[in-house]
Amino acid sequence: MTVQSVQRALTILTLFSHRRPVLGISELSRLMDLPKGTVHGLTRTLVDHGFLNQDEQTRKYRLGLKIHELGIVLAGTLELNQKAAGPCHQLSRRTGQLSRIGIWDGGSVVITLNTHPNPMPVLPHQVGPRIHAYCSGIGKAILAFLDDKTVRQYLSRTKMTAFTPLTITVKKKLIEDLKTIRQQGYATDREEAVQGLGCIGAPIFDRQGRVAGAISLSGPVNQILGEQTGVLAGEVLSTAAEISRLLGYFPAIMETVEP
Amino acid sequence: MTVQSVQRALTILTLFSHRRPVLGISELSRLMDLPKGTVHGLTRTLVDHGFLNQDEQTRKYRLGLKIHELGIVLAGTLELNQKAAGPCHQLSRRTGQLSRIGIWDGGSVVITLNTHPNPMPVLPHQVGPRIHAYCSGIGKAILAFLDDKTVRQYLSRTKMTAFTPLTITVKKKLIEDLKTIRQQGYATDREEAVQGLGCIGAPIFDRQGRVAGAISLSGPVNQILGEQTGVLAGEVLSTAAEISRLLGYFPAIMETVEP
DNA sequence: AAATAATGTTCGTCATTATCAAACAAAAGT
DNA sequence: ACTTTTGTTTGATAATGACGAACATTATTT
Repeated sequence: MTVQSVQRALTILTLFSHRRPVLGISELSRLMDLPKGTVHGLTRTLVDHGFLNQDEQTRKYRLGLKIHELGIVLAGTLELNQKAAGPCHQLSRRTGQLSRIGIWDGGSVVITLNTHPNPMPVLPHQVGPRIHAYCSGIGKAILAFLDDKTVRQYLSRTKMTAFTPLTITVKKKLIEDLKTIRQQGYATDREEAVQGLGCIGAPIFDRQGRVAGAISLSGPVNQILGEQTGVLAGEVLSTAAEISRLLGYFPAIMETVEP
Repeated sequence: MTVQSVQRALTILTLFSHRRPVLGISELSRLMDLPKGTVHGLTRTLVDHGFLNQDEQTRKYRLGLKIHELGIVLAGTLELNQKAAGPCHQLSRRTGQLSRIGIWDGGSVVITLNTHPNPMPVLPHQVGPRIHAYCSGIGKAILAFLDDKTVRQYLSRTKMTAFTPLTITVKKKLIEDLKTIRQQGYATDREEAVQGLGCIGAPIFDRQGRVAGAISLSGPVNQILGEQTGVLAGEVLSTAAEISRLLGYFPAIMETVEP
């Protein structure tokens, strides 16, 4: 049903990470518990297609540029990303804070856009490209507006570990939080993932009225979740609404036509 | 030697493009001239690992977010990209033009960074993420400083087709151009790839003194290749030098120690 | 300098494994 | 209502990819 060698090849790719950018055959063969010969055949094929690069000197492997190409294709393809880019930039420029777009993908959130007002050379991916839903503004904004079935699945499958003293680790607490988020329309994250980091997140809806993702504004807690919260939340919400509109979502029409 | 099923799976991935973001089983099976059942097994495996996403409604496939993740890992990994980000941003802000970073990869150039001064939401990838070396400022800047063997290989394997009336299509002409580039230290591209587009490119060297890639500044021809060319070229060259220095390249040391 | 260890790579055999073609259900188009 | 096209399943066949040992190189240690 599922092809073994392909499975193994893809696993090899996923073994490369920010922390382990370069790997050798022996290391891979150890990690995957497979004979070196087998791994060699797979890496060879991956190299042939540009998914891996082999250093001519060290003979070790790192991710190939083909992946970069595909990543570009994907990013340009993702409708949300395309439509959100402009508003997201404007939001971060108006507020002077980091604004991000995240997409729900099978139990966690993938950050697909990252804009900072003062051209910061290398954005510190503080929480990495894939982040937990239960402890982020983006994640909670999505969870709150996701269908019940998916949320229940998520809750049953997810282990909520604490990253800071303020991380929510009790499911009941989280469910309450989601209710509040639904009422006020936006989510807040007060140092739940990273110490000192505050965040406001709002959901983005697609043509069918389903959550497509979320947008967030984050920065130092006192700058985000203080007196200005009301203003900032308004900014985030209107930006989210604008993006939803670009995606073809018109709540007024939905409400009057649907029932 | 090279694994067939993996080869096929990777080919499937590369069939997705900006112009063809979503594909179905039948379409794939036609494109690859393989039975539908075979293709199904492969896509299934790709979906399982997040490299493809299957739309629950249409049952068709598009690239999966795993690729985005790997792309991030790769981008963060590429030393050049990391080091170049800051200087590249500054260059584009100072000059008000588009600045890009490209890396040589087996016969062509992959654009890994793209910075435009006025926060343009979606950068028009005018020449695509992978561009020809012989008709771009970045590409020629790299070629000019690449080792002879590689250049000869490139010349023999590459068909130079014209994109504009000014595209260089004769190898001898190109070789002359490369000599000029070596002398003045930077490359120019006057509407060789895109009508109306001018470009200045300068090479970037790594620790070992080899070309790691190049940086370019591009915009309307008259704004790039006119009276200001001297000033702009200076800017590009100093930026390139700065990045090379960040990569650990110190020409003074190289020259005195090497021979 | 010698010896050892660890690396990436090659090879031939065996049976596991993935391919194939045909048939299936479901949906889209006519 | 019919035809065509879609994605999916199946089961038999043999081609294919996995294996493990031996190879040549390079690092590391003695």
